[in-house]
Amino acid sequence: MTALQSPFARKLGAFVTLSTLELSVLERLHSRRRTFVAGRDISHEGQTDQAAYILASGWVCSYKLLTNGSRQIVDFQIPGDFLGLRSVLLRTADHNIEPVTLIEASEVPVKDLMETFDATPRLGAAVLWAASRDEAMVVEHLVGLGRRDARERMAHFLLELSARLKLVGLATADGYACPLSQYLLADALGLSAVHVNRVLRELREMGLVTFQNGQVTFQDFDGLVALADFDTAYLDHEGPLMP
Amino acid sequence: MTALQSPFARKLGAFVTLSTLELSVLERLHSRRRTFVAGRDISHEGQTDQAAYILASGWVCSYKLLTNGSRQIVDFQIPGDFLGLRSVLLRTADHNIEPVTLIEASEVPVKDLMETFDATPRLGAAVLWAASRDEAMVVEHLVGLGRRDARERMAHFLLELSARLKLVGLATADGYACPLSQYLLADALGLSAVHVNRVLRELREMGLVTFQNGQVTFQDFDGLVALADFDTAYLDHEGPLMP
DNA sequence: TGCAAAAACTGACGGAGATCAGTGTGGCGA
DNA sequence: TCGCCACACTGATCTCCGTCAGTTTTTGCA
Repeated sequence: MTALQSPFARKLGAFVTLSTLELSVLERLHSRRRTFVAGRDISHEGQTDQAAYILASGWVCSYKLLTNGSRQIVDFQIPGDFLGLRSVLLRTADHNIEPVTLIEASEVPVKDLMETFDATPRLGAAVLWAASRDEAMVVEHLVGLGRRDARERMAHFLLELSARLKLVGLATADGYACPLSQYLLADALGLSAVHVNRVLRELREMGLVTFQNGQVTFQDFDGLVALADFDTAYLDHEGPLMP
Repeated sequence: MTALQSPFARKLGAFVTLSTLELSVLERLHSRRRTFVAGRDISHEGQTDQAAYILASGWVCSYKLLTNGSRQIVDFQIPGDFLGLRSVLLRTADHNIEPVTLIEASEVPVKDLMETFDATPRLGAAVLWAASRDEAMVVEHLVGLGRRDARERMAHFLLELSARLKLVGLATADGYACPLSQYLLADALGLSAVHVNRVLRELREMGLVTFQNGQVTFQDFDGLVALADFDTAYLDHEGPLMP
């Protein structure tokens, strides 16, 4: 049963029990598999007629550019996450989407999405719920940018990723593989790359985490949680409201 | 026809033409009118069994508190806006909601919301679309916190409010009434109240805007737009995707 | 109408983080 | 296997904004 293996089904399955029918509908959504190379944007701000995608493997970032040349990464998507759902609903993309690594994603045409909502309302509710959870993460990110200092921000970010990756089996209690450069971290955390480097060194010297060679390793998980004021409440809500 | 007068109908009506049936359903959603005094929270992080509300008059803010005592306001709601929709979908509130002024709001029980989705799918789509638009505003706020300096942030904020208030007839080209204290502005913009005061003075001395006695008045709208790098694209999307 | 309390406002000072201007290093395409 | 380019890393300096410690003005209410 490959649907059970897909990170998307795995994520939803952690919150709702899916029937065999629902699993097979999920499977069907995965039929238009496509790959994209790292660095070349999948979609641009202002573009219309966007498709949505479900990410099967690899990492992606969503960002906005300012006219002064700086950019702000809004969030990263990891396997099992939806891509560009808001752009579909608004008919126009309000941000850019760039694969950070080589990725595999399943295109989900609007029509299929609507039909899924119709045919299996429970799956529709699950998708809506997953979207709300993603929005809660954006809100938490916003709070961090507004009211946490650089160290707390970094600590919080690494912990959030850990929680998200665990859900799809891509992280252990010890750590995880992370393909993000310090430039990407800087654009996500609202810092300069120089300062990201210093903060990472600090956390390492404090014996909390190391981030080296694309590998995040927790040295003192609880210490990091305390530093970041990390509370998983915004991540582990109950499952979707079922029709 | 009072439904046409309601800010919510007015907002949706700016993007979709509503049938008489739809207007009357909208009217029905407004039946459980309640008032709340300023300062006493309507809902708290972690609370379950939340109701959603449609704001009829007054201003509200949604915020999160950190354990270090600081707070970050995620967004303000003005008449016509939905309140606590995400909290309903997640079953648990992920933020606090506080009326900034005395407000009137219509409680929308989950059941009614679901029935509306069923009976008038076009209205359901409109609500979903409005929610996506709100999320786009949160994203733009996040970008500002990450990559704009204090002046740009303030300018952008005042302009966004102007655009939103115009839509429900609460602002003119010249300005609008704004009940927000400098402390509230500070918590929204990720600044200290002291610095908010300085920035406001600067903008006034630059001849761009004044914010005095609860009144925002534009002196040089285009200059402010240029300073803020303000692009309304994220606010004026096409109307909802209709079933 | 009078006085607390909240909000607006100000100057002096300090610090977190940006910017500048580099050096080191590992991966990969020619 | 050489050289290039992206990325990691570092010290020195500057600046935006926070904090502190007030004063003044406005508001609400007794």
